[in-house]
Amino acid sequence: MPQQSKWVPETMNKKRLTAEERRRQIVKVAMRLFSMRGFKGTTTREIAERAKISEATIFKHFAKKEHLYSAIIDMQCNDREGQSLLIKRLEGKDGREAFMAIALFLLQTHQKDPTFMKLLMFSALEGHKLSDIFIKTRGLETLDYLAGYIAKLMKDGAFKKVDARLAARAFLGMVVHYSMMQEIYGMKKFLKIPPQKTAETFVEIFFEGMKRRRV
Amino acid sequence: MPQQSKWVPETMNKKRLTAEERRRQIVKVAMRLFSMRGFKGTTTREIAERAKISEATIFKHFAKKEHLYSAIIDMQCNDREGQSLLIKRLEGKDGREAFMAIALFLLQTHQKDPTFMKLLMFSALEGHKLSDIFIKTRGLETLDYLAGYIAKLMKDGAFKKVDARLAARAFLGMVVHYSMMQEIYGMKKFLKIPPQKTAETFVEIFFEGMKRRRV
DNA sequence: TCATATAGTGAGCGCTTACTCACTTAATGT
DNA sequence: ACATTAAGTGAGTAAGCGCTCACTATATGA
Repeated sequence: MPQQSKWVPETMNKKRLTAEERRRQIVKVAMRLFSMRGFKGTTTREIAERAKISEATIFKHFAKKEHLYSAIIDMQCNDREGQSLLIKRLEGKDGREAFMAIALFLLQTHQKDPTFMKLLMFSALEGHKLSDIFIKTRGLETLDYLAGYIAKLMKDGAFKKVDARLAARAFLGMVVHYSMMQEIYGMKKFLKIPPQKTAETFVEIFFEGMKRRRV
Repeated sequence: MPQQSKWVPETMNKKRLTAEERRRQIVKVAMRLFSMRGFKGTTTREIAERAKISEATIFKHFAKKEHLYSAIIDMQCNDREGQSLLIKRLEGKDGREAFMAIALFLLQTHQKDPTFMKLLMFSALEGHKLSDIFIKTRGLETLDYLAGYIAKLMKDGAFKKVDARLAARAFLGMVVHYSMMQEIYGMKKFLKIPPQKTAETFVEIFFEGMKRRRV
């Protein structure tokens, strides 16, 4: 019998994590639970249980339960991963293809893991800063990016002239509200359609609806 | 000095309400609070305070806090007002006008009082029956109505052929997600557009996007 | 007028919550 | 090998929670 544990990286057999590692682990667990039950609905006991540590340890790393929220904000707003993933998908694409890429990315991301979407909703409803900060940074950023792209298509004469930000919200609204209904309101029990087809339909409606036509 | 109180209807000077009246009042107060802080975030003490009664009175009328939720479901699902209001608005309208009426109705309702929208969101996130029941009854009902209307326009050759339910969700998604962003995520601080213009833009995009065109 | 029925309450109970603290235990540099 | 540092904990505490109960106050009909 080979001594497998010898080959596992040293950080893995340690019985204690560094403060940094533990903080990350706790935040990850808290995020899942907050997204399932909300801030008020989640107890520090439960976080401790799921993280397999004592409650006291949580308070060693985060003086107040509230601070877990701030930590989540930092993690999500400073982590450029999600944003760059979307932008990478858009490279070399334009027109219909670009909108398809956005729709598919959002639909697939939400379907694969609705954690953050739920967390954002809870946070907005509970009046926490997370949603506020996230919306003000990443939300408006994405919206402006899309609105800018739409404005460009208007200038080129491909799109008719309407409020570009409103158009951007129309498109995102179709996609995001669809995800919400499926994943949070339990609509997927009544209507299951592959993301590809959903995206195609939404893009068809939006793109054709925005197209400029000679009079 | 005229004795005003003499002229007020008898039910108004009573120091005690009938069980029925009190129940309705408590449910109304609970609804507001649940929509502000969620079920877990609302205490029976606070409900009592706002209703200006003792906590014990609440439990006289509703044996468990949970039962307040059921009472809200009954009130909202059996009250045919909201639905008929929308349908009344649709009478005698067709095509673009019908979609305008729907969009305007939703936008204005949500703006005037987002209580129920918030309540539904909390309920869905907290896994309560309210959203489930409401979605299964009124939600699917409205969706089917709209999908049916869209299907008719397809048959007439006015609309191109796509999944009618998906198209219905695209339209509702634009409108409802816009309301959510404005009223719950605090977007109205950044983008204020009169409901009329918003509705016009959304209907323009959707209607033109769905229009069948000769090849 | 007054018995009866019903609306409403003050005090408090058992339990759970966020949070504390004196303490133990594992990792680390010399 | 061992002193030092930093990670982790058991056993609490005060405050707040949903909920109960013995009780009072008011409306109503004969």
